[in-house]
Amino acid sequence: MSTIEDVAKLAGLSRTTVSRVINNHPYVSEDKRKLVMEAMKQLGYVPNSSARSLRSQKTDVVALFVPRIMNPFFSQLVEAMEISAAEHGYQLIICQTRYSPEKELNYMNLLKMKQVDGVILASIQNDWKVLEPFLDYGPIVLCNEFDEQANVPSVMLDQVHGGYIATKHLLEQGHRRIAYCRGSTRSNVASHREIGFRKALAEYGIEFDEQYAFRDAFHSEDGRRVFHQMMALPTPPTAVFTGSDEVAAGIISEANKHGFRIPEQLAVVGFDNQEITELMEPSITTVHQPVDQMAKKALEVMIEKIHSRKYKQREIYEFPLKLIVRESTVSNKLVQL
Amino acid sequence: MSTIEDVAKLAGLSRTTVSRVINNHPYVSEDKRKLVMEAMKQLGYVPNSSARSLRSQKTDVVALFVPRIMNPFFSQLVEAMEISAAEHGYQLIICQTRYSPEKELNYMNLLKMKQVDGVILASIQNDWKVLEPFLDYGPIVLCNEFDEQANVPSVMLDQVHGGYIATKHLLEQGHRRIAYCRGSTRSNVASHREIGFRKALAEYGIEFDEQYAFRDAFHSEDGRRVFHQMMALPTPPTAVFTGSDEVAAGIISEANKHGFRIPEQLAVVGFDNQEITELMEPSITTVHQPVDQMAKKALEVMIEKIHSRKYKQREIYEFPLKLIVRESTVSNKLVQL
DNA sequence: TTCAGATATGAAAACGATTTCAGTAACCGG
DNA sequence: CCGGTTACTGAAATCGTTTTCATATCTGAA
Repeated sequence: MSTIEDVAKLAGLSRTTVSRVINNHPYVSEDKRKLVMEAMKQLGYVPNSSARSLRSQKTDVVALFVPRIMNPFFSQLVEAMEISAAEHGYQLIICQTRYSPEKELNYMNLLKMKQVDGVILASIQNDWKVLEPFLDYGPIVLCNEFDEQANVPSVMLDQVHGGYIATKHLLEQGHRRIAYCRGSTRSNVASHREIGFRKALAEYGIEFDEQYAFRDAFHSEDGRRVFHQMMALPTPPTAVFTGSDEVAAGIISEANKHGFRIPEQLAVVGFDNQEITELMEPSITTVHQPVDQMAKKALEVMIEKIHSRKYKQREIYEFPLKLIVRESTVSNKLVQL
Repeated sequence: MSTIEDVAKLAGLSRTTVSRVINNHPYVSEDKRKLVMEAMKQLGYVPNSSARSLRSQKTDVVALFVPRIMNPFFSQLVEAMEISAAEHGYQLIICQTRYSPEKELNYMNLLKMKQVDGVILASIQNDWKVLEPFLDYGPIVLCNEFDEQANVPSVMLDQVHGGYIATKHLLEQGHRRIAYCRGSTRSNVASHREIGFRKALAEYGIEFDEQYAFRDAFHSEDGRRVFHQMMALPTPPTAVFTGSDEVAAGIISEANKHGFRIPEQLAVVGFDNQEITELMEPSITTVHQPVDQMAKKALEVMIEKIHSRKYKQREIYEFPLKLIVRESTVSNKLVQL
């Protein structure tokens, strides 16, 4: 394992000059540069990254916090983020909080230890007051999250609008008894969607009915359960808004199994536009989220913060959501038209 | 940002003693230990990780190579690996090769730069001869991969058996014209499955028929295409083996759309036992892979290698696959029994 | 009583780079 | 031809730890 010293010796130059070549500093003559390059190649030299980090106080690594990776929404986020990171010469460390405030807090130490240059939170488990002190050690950027109190950049999607357009679509189809499904994390993504949901209802003069609200629906299994809960009601809903395609798929799968016709007997909208929406029978109306764009932007904002060293400033970057109409809300023939 | 020096001063001791406390070394008296702990807490001290890495020549970080994260199989692998890593006090850096040998080779430098203690390859894009030299800089462990030439540990699943049991199941259902779908990466996962597929066929005295082989099926869209290709054949197959649940889902979705009955007109087996297998109508017969176990084992083997510093030794750890029969190969009534 | 080992602590070297500072040579305008 | 940039190079300080080496005290067995 050769060091910069070895390279310097072989090239007959000083460490300083070698370092200059490595870092593309000006004021190195072309012939010396050649010498150094040659020596580096001959030794198969690569700079030791710990030494660089220690001296230059940067690691070119950022940490991405997600609750869990298996959730397709976060898979996509991680995938896009890693690609952007690689393009900018950064590495990505993955931190799964698994919805645990303790785990989150623990991972936060990566910033204090200077193991990463910054932290991107795609999930928040602690009160902002708990996280804020870490800003003394490096930048924090929120991605797909938002906190009233947080004085940091936030790259997010217009979830209020998302809830609104999905619900409005159901209303326009003539539905008046619309159930509402969400997972209830402490994230305000779901809350924002609920605001949009209520707004659409209000426009049609409909009251939010708590008996139609299910706030513990995360996975497809929950969808199956909710389906039965809904159908057991005195007056079942004729449509259901869900916070994820998986839940929507669970509802539809269970409905299929019991001979219910979708959308005739129950219209369903999902959220995320995951692959499954096109595979299910019927295909699922959903809300497309520009996850890739958001991830890319979040990383770019992070890099900007790392360089500018001004962390405690609120900035909002918002991307629009788009309704994608498929068969689960509109009967086949109409979709064809 | 306080350093170990600050802690030492505040505690009225030397850096050495503070370091001993941090690293749980023996020979520190209880009262001094208390002093140090107190000083650390008071200063909110956390050791600088670059400095530690530089001196101790270890980073407690491992890199995980996957082609892409969105693929649910790899999502699950990453998720499980991150959990195991965290349990052992390691961080995980994600490297998406996107099936590119250049990207893979580039990420390999993480080992040379000593930015990671080891590399777990869940995907191989280069010839082993190209990767082998990196063993001089740290351990490489194969996970879900295998290479004849590779003199390193390999944690894998019995793919030959997987291909065999899935195919045998179809044969037992009476099928004789069985199509074969796979994605053709240079990985030998698919090749091993094909060996199992052929073995089962051979046991029934059936020849592998190239007209029924589709080696370019990765995603659900490919499944849709393959469905039409199969059905356009002079004598279409009555069953199809696929290398992934997504492809199986694509085939089934397209079949549904065109009024084909599954499994009566075409039986379908998938691979991976992903969530979608239970959501599709009909549900999909598939092969369950113990991904979590494999990931955990791979990480443990990696840690063992890091400590033992003996990298160039071949070891095989194999986990069994299990057939899960659902509706896509057996008509509804039979499954109920 | 003695001396070998165990216990406890600190000074200084080492890890491998980047950065600061200083110095020399070449160039250029007045 | 002189003074001041600009171009180029290297010695030494520095980043924040861990590790090595040295030293001192204490313990218990011979």
